[in-house]
Amino acid sequence: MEESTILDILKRNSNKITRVNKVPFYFQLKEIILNAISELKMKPGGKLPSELEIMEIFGVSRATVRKAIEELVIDGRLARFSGKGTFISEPKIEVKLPQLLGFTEELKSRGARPSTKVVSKMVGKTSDKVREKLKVEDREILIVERVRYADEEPIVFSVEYIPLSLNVSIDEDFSKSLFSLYENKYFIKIGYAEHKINAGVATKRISKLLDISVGFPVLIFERVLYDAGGDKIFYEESVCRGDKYNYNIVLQRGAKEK
Amino acid sequence: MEESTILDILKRNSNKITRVNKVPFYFQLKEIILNAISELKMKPGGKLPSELEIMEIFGVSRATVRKAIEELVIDGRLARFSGKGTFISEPKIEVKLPQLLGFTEELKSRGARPSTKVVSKMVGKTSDKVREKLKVEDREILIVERVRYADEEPIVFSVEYIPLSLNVSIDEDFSKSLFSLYENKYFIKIGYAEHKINAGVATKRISKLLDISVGFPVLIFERVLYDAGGDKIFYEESVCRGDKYNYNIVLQRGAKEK
DNA sequence: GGTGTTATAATGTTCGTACATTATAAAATA
DNA sequence: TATTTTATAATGTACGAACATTATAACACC
Repeated sequence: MEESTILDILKRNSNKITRVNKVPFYFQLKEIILNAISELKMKPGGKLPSELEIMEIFGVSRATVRKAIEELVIDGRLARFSGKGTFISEPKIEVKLPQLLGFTEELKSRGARPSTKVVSKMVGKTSDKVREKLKVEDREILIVERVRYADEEPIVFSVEYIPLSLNVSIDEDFSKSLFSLYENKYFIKIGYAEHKINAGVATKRISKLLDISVGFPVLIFERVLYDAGGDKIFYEESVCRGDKYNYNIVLQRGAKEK
Repeated sequence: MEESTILDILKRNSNKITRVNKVPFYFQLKEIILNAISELKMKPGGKLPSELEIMEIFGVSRATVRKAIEELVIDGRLARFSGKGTFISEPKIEVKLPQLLGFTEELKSRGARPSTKVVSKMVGKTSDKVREKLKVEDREILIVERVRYADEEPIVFSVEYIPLSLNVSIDEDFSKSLFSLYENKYFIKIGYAEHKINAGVATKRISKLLDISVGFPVLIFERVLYDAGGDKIFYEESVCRGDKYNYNIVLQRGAKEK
């Protein structure tokens, strides 16, 4: 028995566009076309019926058909060619933008059980490096030192430098997620981070905090955090056991700016 | 003297839409609106004249005006609200997708002068690790070892594992860019890479190759390269001097999949 | 001054028409 | 049979009209 064509499937759905749910006609048509493409597993290059054919099948105007198709073109699903027709698009292998996650989120996503111990917290003098990273002139800054554990094992030692102007209280429970604190209590919308990765070896202090030998290889992270508006909101330095933590990223060739 | 409004500027350009260059009316109108917004440095929330006003100024149809505005909406420049009007959009701080660059490209972008010395090249036995990374069953593979220099200084030692099925000749000049070789000679379109970053310390061999002490911290990169169709095309391990090379990435909070 | 109703402003949806442009098929000609 | 011309297919552009929906302004009333 001959396989269905998209024409068959569209005809089968020709009565599905209704005014009942107040969903615009073009939107319903768009969904019908998408479902037909999926049902037939149409491949890139596959050809759609013409605008005229589709308007005849569904009894809608050509403008309505064109709006439905146009949205699928914008979504990257279809491609139109003047004088030729409308085709299924070549799929783009889209790389996901690297996500900015807090330590807690990151470990959970790896299936580990995260926990945090506060080593110290204080209002201290702002070092030149931190001043340069955050581009501030503040003489003092809130400094939080923490060890992060994955399934009870110390793997990261981090230091956060938080500008006093953000009014984050030193009495906060920093064993909890700093990201959550910012977003849920202080309503600071974290936007993005500039993340620098380097290699180092464990110093005496680090070896004690992370339960490794002096000279053991570590990953060193330096992150400047920004809010959604582009203002710097804190700076973070982390030292990660090189054997327990690696960093994964997907890079795209010739990726365009968004 | 009172500052121009966008209405003033649009009126000033009301005769600019012509058939002369065969550029569609909607496209010309789009450009005029964009230029007016730029000239006035209109801020997010700034209001545009209504569709009716714009069609009266330019003597075009409402459909033409709507198409011009719609494209600016799609571009993220404008936002429309039923019953209210059309406004300048809140700007989105877009993070650039991390680029997949070859070593040569990467160093050039950092302002250094890259060069490469081939340490060895051979058809060798495929290790279990490489077999797992590339998901191949090949018993043999092309192995190229190279040292990469920035301004005459060795900073990276890399090993590329190239499947024989790609027919890359062992006689190629691997002191040149492997990316260029793939793309320009073998017409293999590099799509993306999965990149793993870890920390290590220099072994005896590495210390000789990179002119550092044994035990010196290094960044270890493991990259699986894919073509545009999603097939694995080679695997690459690199060791980078931790003092001469760091890795920078921008992470976006709550980034959507593309 | 506050509340409710009506009118207006502005975008959203849908239709129909006509012509322009591009690509391809069919027919005519050499 | 190959080339040129003509016809057809299909999308692109532009217009005008009408009604729907949403938001806000204006007006009437208490």
